[in-house]
Amino acid sequence: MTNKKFDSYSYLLDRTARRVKGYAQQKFASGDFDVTVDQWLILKSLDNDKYLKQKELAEITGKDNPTLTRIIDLLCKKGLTERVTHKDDRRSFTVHLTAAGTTKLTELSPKVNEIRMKAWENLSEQDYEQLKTILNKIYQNLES
Amino acid sequence: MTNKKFDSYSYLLDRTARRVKGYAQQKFASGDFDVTVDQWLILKSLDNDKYLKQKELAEITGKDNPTLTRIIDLLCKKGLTERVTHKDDRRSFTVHLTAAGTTKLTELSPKVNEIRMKAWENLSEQDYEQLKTILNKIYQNLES
DNA sequence: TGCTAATAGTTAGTATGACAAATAAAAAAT
DNA sequence: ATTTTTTATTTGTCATACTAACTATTAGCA
Repeated sequence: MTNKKFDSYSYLLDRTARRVKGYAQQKFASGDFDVTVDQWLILKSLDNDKYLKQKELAEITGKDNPTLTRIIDLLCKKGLTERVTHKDDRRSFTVHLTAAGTTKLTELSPKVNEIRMKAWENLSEQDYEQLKTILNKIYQNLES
Repeated sequence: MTNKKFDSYSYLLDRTARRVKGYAQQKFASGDFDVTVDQWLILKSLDNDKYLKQKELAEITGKDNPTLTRIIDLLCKKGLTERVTHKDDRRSFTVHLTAAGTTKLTELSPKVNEIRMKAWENLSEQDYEQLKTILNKIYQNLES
């Protein structure tokens, strides 16, 4: 297995990930969803797991702390989330959905699922499993 | 094939692409490569195809024009590329490698290949072909 | 206890990415 | 030939990454 062959996977990955995000973002914008794709990811995580610390939220979503800080800033400014000082650790905040955040989530969920499905036309469940497996292996191979 | 099943592919794609890029970027930095991963992509494209117009370079690399302009700005500031006014079209520049750019390319190529291979440990050539096929199908499904 | 190290979060700087608008030049249309 | 449209590039803005530095707080340990 030569080096040459693997020249382009990083390029393919990058451009596909960008297109997937970009496609969703366009739909988000044209549908006046009023959140970005990354903000949506945070909202969904907070729905699964109420009252996460920012640190935990960062791990779950694969964002780093500075990025997360800014996304939370934006979500709070939009009134969709709130920061509450952690009772045991004054360094921490727990973040949770406001009523408006919950409403937004309920409203958008089906629309987002529909948007996400578009990418899988003409692809099988097996393709999905293979993609998942390969991506996870790559991810683990580069574990620091 | 339910919606639920496909919940996470966008997240997986995004985080894997980021890790691949981030891993390479770290190696680039610790090896004092003095270019970013995206800048490297441009250099490599210019090596394959001398004297590309920015527009063409953008298409080949999958960047949009503003992004490309800024990357070229940085590469020119580093002395690795040059802009030359296009002889037939004064709106355009052709971009090409300087001597320093060519040297950089020769120096770094084997190191970059080595870095890129790390992701493929425990993965087969078949995995690579599958990944390529699936990513390309997704890309086409979202074609605007 | 008191010093030191680790941790949570923020801020700042640089690079990238998407999109819109501006500018200048070329091509098309009348 | 002049006007209109298109095209190539640049600039501006906002959001996202990653790094490093900084603050406040907590934890670990002599």
